[in-house]
Amino acid sequence: MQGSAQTISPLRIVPRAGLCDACQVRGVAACSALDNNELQRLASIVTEKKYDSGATIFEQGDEPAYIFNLTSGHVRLAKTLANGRRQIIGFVYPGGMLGLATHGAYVCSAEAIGPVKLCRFPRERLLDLLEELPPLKTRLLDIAADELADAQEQMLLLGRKTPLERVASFLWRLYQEAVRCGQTEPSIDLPMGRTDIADYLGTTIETVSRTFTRLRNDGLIRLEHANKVIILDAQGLEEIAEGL
Amino acid sequence: MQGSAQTISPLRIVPRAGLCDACQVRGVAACSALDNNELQRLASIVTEKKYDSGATIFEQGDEPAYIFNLTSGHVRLAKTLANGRRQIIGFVYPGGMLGLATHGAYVCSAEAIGPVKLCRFPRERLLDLLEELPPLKTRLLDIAADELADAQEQMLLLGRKTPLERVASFLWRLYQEAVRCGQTEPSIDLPMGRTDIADYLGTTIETVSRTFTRLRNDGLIRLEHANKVIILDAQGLEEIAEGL
DNA sequence: ACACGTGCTTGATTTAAATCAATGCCCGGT
DNA sequence: ACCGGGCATTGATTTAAATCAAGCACGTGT
Repeated sequence: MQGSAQTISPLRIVPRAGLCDACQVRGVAACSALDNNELQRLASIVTEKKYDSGATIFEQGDEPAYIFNLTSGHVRLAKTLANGRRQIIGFVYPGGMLGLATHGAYVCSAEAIGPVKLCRFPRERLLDLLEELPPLKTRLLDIAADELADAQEQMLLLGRKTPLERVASFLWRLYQEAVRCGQTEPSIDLPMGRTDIADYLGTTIETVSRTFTRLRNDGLIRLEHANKVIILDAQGLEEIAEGL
Repeated sequence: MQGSAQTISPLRIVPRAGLCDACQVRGVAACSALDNNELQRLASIVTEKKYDSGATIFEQGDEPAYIFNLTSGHVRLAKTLANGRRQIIGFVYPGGMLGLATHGAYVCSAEAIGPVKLCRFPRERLLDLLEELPPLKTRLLDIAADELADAQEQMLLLGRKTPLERVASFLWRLYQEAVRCGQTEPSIDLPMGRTDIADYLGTTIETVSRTFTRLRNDGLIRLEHANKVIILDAQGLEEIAEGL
């Protein structure tokens, strides 16, 4: 709906704002709430950072010194139990925020799935700036409310859905999101591996794999390869996802 | 830490503000961010509502016309799947907010556990008022970030903890919260039934019951009766909860 | 082109928790 | 004081998914 490029003036007066003019995710990110003038203030505290595939952006328990906005690549958010069991809390796509949910410390770790670029904001300075940029605060509140609703949906998935329903829900959600972002082909790219999917869905890699196979055998999906799913029966997938 | 009563002037100039002066949860609720003058503005759009035990305050899917602040009693938030499977998203204690997380509609239902009193704010008017009361918007953002962190902790519980760890985590959390609110006895009151606990922990009533029995037999807790737990070994309980 | 390694799939077995089925206990009503 | 109903506990059985254990396929580097 808002995936198309912004009109960008070729001549830029303020150097730092240039950073944002070229931004691929400006239309979807938190920044979308701001006009050019406000964006310039935000840009004054930002640092662009890059991470290699697999790199840790921040660690569960670290002092939450920064808030991030993902501009390119994918990130997984994970919590780990003493004995090594891991739960993936969410996958972040370009335009998404990292480090919003804290309790005095980051409550989960953030790791790059493939190479990643992000905008890094010193937390305190961003929070201060919020007082001067009410639209940004409103936008962050909206984002937090949305993420909360997503988290609650995931609780339903983890607490009450079967592995089949979990995988179908996962694919259905990614598909819906892709459609919302203007995609027309009925396919889903999976930037993460099977282990990440299993740790996100509260199951095992074997069960995820078997479930993909089952969905394929039942004619609901086709696996172009392990990381590219073609949806053959969207309605069927949705019905499984909703437990019908 | 802030459970003690406010100093209340016996003579009140503004009638509606009186509503808040007597409020039991004023110190912990969202309102705690406001001075008397601001509180008065908030009070101008509030309605006090009471619900009987078991009553539905709002339903999953309803137009989210109101935001609530619980002043007395307990509420459960639940999502239900087509076939009747239910997941409890959270329990709300006095001072907590209802209806913050939405996606165009309430994403879960809210039901009274026992008789309940709450402050009801028309959503749109509250959101408008937020623009004039920046401290309240900041407070709501904080609350949303906290709830998000809690939701992520619950995902870890649902996705990766054993039933024993889930029950221990549940008790441990309630106990920690009670301590934070100034309680000194090592006991927990459970306003909800076993079915609610099971639906919150993603397990069954039988498993919850067996787990309580096991914790009792292992000397970690004592059951004064089904709804009152005495903690005998707080450290042991925490270790189980954390999966150590 | 080949060998290696990583990540995915498939198969066999085990196990923990769900389900099915009584039984027990407490509280409220008569 | 007794009876009835709802909720909690306990026990027996089933079942789905985890675990254990090979294979397979693709991509990388030599």
